[in-house]
Amino acid sequence: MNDIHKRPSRRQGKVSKTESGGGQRLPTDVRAAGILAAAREVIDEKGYESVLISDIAKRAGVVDGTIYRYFKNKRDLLEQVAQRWFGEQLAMDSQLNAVKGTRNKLRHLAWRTLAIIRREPVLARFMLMELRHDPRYRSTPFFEMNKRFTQDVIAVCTEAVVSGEFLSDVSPNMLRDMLHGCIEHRTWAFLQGEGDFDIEEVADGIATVIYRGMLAKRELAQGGLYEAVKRIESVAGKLEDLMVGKS
Amino acid sequence: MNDIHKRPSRRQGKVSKTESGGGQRLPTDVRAAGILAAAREVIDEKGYESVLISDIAKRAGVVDGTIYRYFKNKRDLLEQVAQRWFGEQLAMDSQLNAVKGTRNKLRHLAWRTLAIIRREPVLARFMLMELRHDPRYRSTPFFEMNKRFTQDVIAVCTEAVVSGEFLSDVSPNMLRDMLHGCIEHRTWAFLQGEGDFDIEEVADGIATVIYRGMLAKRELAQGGLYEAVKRIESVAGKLEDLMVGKS
DNA sequence: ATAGATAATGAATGATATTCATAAAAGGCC
DNA sequence: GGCCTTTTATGAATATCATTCATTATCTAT
Repeated sequence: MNDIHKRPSRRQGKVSKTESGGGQRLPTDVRAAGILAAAREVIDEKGYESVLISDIAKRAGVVDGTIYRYFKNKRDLLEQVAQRWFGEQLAMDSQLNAVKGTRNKLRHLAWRTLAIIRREPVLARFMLMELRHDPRYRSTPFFEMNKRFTQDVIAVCTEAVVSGEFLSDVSPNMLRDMLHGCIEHRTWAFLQGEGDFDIEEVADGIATVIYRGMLAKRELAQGGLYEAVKRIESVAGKLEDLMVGKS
Repeated sequence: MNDIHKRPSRRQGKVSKTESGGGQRLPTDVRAAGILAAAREVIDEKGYESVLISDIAKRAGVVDGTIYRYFKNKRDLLEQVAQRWFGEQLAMDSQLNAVKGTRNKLRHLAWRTLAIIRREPVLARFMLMELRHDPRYRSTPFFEMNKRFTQDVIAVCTEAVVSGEFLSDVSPNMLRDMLHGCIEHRTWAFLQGEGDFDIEEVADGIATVIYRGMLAKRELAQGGLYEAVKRIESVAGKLEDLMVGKS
């Protein structure tokens, strides 16, 4: 048991009892899946920030180096974990089509995002606080996934603009950002592990402001409708008085 | 030149030419300021993500270890840099009092945040993407600073609610989150170094939606005013017909 | 000037991610 | 079933940083 099987080195490390290459061999996809599952478990238990490759390797029953045979690097692995995890959440999403009315749709879109955050806070923290910061974020498949998810807001708003229900002076993109930006801001404290939030209240609040803020009808009130009605009501009152007096 | 001045060790490292303790001694506050300035320069040049303690030390003309005499750790140093930097930005802020009208105030509040982001993108990136992620973020002086900054939105909205201009069914806190959340969402791509954004357009869009969405007058339109007017108009038409027929 | 206090030094240490030469297992061929 | 090729797993070695601390140089008060 000398060190001929070790790569050349200047330091003299001690030779381990275990030989190289002696691990159990599994089909590639099974091993990869095992590592992904192990990673997810560890993340879920310890939070993404303190996950070590060695933790994941231990949990998966392999050695650190093996992980690099299946994943480019740590980030790549974590990204794939998040992607699958998020995918599952999207899959269990209720159908937007079933919801009727622009305001209800907006509320639903806010609600479903909040529900995911509440259901999987660790995943949400991971996505919001870590994955996004990758300089390459916008070219990851993960970005596309998320984009498709948030696009629904744009679709609903665009439809409302086309039908004339919404004014067209604020872009649907902006409304999407208001909705999702507000949610993120609002849930930040929760994701840091401090205090809870009320899903219904937040969803309703966001939907309410955006809906009312974009409603075309409302233009009439601003254009003098309010004053007009007051005048008409007063005239009507007098008219009624006249009629009462007549009878 | 033997190694008696080194701490006990098992490895035999080579002894350097420079002796320990031979650096220039400066007043404590001057040195601290120098390190802060150096750190800020390096951050501004390379972005916060790739800043090394050794970079900062080199720039400040000290050795790595010296930094730990003035700052608890790397994060502490970077936090102090951001705090001063952000403080400067707040100081050059225009006065909110000078702006009249709820909607204009909201627009101004959005505008000033966007202006800081545009002016100091590296600082903004640093604040949004890094400092916030500290598990202790909410107990840092930095958090307080930011809170006071965003509080203005709450003040403006609360005032509008009290005066009866705004409805009271959505909390001012939520409106603050919509405003700042939207800004962050909107500027994310910009902060990643991709594409620009139009300050005026974004500020105006946010202010418009929130303002119109909260306007008390508009409630009447939703509460049937619109339909009421339609009815009155139709009645008025018939009345007119009657009168025409009579004459 | 001298002693004591304090600042600055930089090698050592520690924590992790990542690489890679080598051993073991699997698969194909006769 | 033995032999050769290909693939997988290993884990020590390495690289990269942040952080510590024993030691030394400088400063300050007396």
